[in-house]
Amino acid sequence: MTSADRLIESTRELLWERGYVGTSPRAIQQRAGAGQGSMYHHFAGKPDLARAAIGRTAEELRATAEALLGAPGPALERVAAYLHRERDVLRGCPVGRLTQDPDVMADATLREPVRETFSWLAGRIAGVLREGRDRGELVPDLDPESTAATVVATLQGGYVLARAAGSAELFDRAVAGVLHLLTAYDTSTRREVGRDS
Amino acid sequence: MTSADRLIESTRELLWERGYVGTSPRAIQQRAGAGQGSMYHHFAGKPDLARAAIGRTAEELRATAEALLGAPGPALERVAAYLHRERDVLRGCPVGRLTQDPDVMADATLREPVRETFSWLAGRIAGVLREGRDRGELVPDLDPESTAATVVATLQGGYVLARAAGSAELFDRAVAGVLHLLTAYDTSTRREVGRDS
DNA sequence: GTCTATAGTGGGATAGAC
DNA sequence: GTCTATCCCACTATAGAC
Repeated sequence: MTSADRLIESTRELLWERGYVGTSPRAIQQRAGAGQGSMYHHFAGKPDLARAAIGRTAEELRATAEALLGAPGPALERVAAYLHRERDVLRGCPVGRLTQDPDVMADATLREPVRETFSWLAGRIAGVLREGRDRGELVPDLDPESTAATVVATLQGGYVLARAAGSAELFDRAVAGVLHLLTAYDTSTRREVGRDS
Repeated sequence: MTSADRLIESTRELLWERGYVGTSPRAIQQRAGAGQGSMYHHFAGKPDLARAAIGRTAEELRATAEALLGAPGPALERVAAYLHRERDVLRGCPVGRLTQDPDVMADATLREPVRETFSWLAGRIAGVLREGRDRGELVPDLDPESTAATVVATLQGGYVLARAAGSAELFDRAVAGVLHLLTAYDTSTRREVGRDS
């Protein structure tokens, strides 16, 4: 791995752990095993490095999501697979956490990949749900757009709850909750749901 | 308002806007119109001030939530009222944002009110849902605990999506989505839902 | 490409006068 | 209670040697 690469990787890690404001060039260099001269040779400064790091993280998230959401199979199973894939719950979402960083949000070039990631993700999940609805797997009453927003929000909010509690339990519970709610809209399982009220 | 009070209030604002790491004693003093001497007379330091500020913010959130969730009326309407109450979406949640602050999470006394707030909130909403279920407003199939976790996560995640997009639209959509999903579990509206699949 | 030296600014806090 | 002076260290970057 080249020196520039190591710098980007340590920036990604630190951005995830401590955020933009909490990450110093010094810390980045030390973790990368590179000196200041090296860093400022390859990058114009902290914002430039962050740009590279955030871009890479966003791409990665998107690729992982596409692999699961674009797989064959019933729509709800693909969404469930994406919800269950989530790992390292207590570390939170490396992209979502950036929304809490005022300096990231203030810089249009830093912010854009964050905006784009969630815009794409919500749209992609809405597409999967729409497909499921068109195939008759989901009832026509289900709204793909708002449901997709709820699914993504449940994930992002689940991270918040897990970090607050110091345990992944609430994350798992929130995910289980939204999937359970969805079963009422699944044509293959709804027969079993809430019939005895 | 006393000087100590103004210091706490400006700390609350800055913690909300910039987080713990991004907030300096200097900035707090300037916003409060107080000098360093004043600040260090009333508080032991930045963590001490943050403790006071976070405690106050947590109490406030809890009181507001209790006013809506503890009101009379159908369970789902009370939950909907709480979901719709949310304002200042783009500023995010003053408590939830603290979960992204490594220094807050590392200090047990700073972290505790954050943990406690979400623990209480999820439990309170679960209680409302359980009540609705026991009253026959909601179908027995609905699980109060996991549904409550989903509701709270939708809120917290909605903030993330809204901030990423720079617009409250996705927040509103996520909230609408979860409420729509819930209608299938409402004994007074489920008749109309998804019957024509 | 990478190193070391240097520099200005602000963070976070203490001390002691008033 | 509040003010000013002072302190040390980290942040972020530039300059120029190697």
